[in-house]
Amino acid sequence: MSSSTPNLEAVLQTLLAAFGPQHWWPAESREEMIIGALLTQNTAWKNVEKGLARLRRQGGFDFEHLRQLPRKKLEEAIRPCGYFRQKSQRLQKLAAAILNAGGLDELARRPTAKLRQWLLGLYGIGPETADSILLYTFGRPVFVIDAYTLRIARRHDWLGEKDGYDTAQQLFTRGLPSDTRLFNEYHALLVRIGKDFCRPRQPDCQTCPLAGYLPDQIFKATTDKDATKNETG
DNA sequence: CCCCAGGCGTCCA
DNA sequence: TGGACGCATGGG
Repeated sequence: MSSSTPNLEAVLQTLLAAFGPQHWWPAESREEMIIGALLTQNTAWKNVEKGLARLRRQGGFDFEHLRQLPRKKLEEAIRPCGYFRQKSQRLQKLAAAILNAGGLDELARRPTAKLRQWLLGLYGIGPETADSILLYTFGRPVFVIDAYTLRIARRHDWLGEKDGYDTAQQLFTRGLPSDTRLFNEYHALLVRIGKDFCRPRQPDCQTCPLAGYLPDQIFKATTDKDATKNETG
């Protein structure tokens, strides 16, 4: 509820000093990036890579190929990604929708807000997947919010516990210059923090590069002896 | 054995 | 309208 405004520029400099640029380009083609954005829903990227490799062997990422590929073949290819029945259906609907809209080049002519609304209207595309596609495939300056970002922001009291996707996105969008490369880098760096330090169960605030941005009382809570159940401090 | 991973749609009070 | 719940494989 009581959230404090962070200096997000300073946070970025700290992250860059700690980790360096992540150079996070998730795939080699626009098609592969879009498919990856969908496959990674609630799924480790490691498993997504397996699925993408198998899909490449099944004939590649061309949307026309994807649309006409028998459902069972697609399911088999993306099985390692989990939720493969849902995701195969979502992928084929997405491929069909993109083809029907005239392809990626045609879609790229739309302004960001319109494109986002169009993506959100597709089955199985929520805010994170839509924004990932906007950022990585279409190069739009859209800040992607994910589970890591929400967890980090809530624990640092930049957001309240009940704040969700839109509030988090406003926080980062208002606190930073609107720049595609910057948003890409920032997102990657936050993922790094979320994986290595700001873990769900036992956050490692002592050695976390962002420790200096943690409110005192929360830092104390996370360094407590009996710190097995520190969700937020 | 457990928990977790770069969500989303559905259902029900 | 919002809080559970199902979806599913792979790794620590």
